[in-house]
Amino acid sequence: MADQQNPNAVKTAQTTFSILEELKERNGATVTDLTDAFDLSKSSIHNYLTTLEDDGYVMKDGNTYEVGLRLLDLGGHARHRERLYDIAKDEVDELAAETGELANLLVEQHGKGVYLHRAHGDDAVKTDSYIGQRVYLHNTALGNAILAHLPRARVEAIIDQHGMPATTENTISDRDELFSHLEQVREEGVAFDDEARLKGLRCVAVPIVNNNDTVEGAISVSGPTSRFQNERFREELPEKLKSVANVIELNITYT
Amino acid sequence: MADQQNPNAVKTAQTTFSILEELKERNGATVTDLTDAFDLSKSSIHNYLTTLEDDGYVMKDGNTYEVGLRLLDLGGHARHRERLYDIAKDEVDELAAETGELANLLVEQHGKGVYLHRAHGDDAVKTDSYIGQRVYLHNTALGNAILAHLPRARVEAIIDQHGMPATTENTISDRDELFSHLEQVREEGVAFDDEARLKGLRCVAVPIVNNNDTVEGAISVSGPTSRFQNERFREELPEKLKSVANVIELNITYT
DNA sequence: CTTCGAGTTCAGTAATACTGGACCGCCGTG
DNA sequence: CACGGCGGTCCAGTATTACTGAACTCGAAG
Repeated sequence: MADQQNPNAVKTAQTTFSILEELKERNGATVTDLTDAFDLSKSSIHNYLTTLEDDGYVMKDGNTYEVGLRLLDLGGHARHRERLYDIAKDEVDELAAETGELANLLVEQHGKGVYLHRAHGDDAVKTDSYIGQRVYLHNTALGNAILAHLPRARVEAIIDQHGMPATTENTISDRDELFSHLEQVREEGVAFDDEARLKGLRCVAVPIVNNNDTVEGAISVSGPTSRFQNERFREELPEKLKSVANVIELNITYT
Repeated sequence: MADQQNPNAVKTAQTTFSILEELKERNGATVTDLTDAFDLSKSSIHNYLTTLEDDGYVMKDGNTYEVGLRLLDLGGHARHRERLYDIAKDEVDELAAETGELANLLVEQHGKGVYLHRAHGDDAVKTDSYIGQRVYLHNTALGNAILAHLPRARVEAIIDQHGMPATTENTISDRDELFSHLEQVREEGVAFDDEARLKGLRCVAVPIVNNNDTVEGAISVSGPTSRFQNERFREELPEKLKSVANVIELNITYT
């Protein structure tokens, strides 16, 4: 996926976070667990862990290390700027639980989408994307739901800035085609994504619009094409999403 | 404060987090802001920031960098293990707002205290402690409130493991003295801290006890000795804390 | 058009992160 | 009770890489 490595990247910082992410994924791990996962010596992993532990970024429990509470503070700070998170989090969680799929909350920043929250239902697909990840807006249902409710000039500016690279053969990569698609999304109030970003993955998204008629973000449900078919894909899930969005929109207004 | 540096510490990991903490503190900063704050060259800071930005751990907004949303995910994970956080957070925030002081939430882990949450009121003192920080239990009101409600054998074990080093001349450093002090705390239901950990800082704490009579943590209010005097110190704040603790305890039981 | 300030890029050098081996403590087994 | 194995921790040398400083770019202001 064209992951050009910045030659000046501080690799130690990257591995530091790789370790933390791995700890998160495994829900805690021992030194040797991590030596297997990373191509590093036992002692090196150990140095990382003790360093992080001394500063509270990881917690040691017997021989297993876990993500530390100090990250709560940094994360909470980032979150503090995003009021929508507080309002929509529980609803997105519930959406994931009820559908069993992967539910997402995306906001727009500087012309790109940022995942604010993500909840895994029982059958949810695993993806390699992460909270805080920035994605293009033109090639996802979430992004389209947002773009459809931005002024045309703004959308033009975003495309000028970021372009519209194709990631699969279903990606819309023509500007006019995108605009007519967005019009359709605006009319229907729902955006569909048929493997436009990822092969085998379909997605349904609806915008979150406040009472000033400006879009605050979008929520979606995504899952394997096999389970996203016919009425479920075209009617059931869109209806569900619209009702959840409605609840969130009410909470935005009255809090 | 006896900050022995581990000679094998991964310094790059430490500076990485120093930068993030600084970004948090300043609520965003530019490259040059940070060059002044740290003894590093502009290019080096820049390398850190771009590396972190590429991975979503910081966000760039024009020329200022901010703590990124990806940390939300890691922090949220750490928090997930601590149910008390969700339950008590809002109450502690309110406590800080109402008193204007610094309000804290501490839990016990492996014989040490860990700050789960901290809220600054308008007049709150600045301290150098952080969320996730581990502290001794014997020399703070918060710690004493917890210890007072643990079985004596457990307290003995904790002291055996961690000792009871003195940090100011008011620290209790005798075992018998501690136990008689804890008895008093248990009877009164409140722990006071008169500059036992930090010069000039007084603190009032009460335990959070669930319906199994086991202690889940403690909350406190702390501030300068000048403002913590007489009735306010001895009656007003203790009463306030007890009522807040009561609310939290009810929420623990009925959620 | 010029100047200034700030961010970014790059190649060389100094610092430091990684390795492998030794040590230690623990648990289960002979 | 001794032994063996496993995992975590410590340490010194080496190779990687993070840091520097100068040059470049860009935008805003004069």
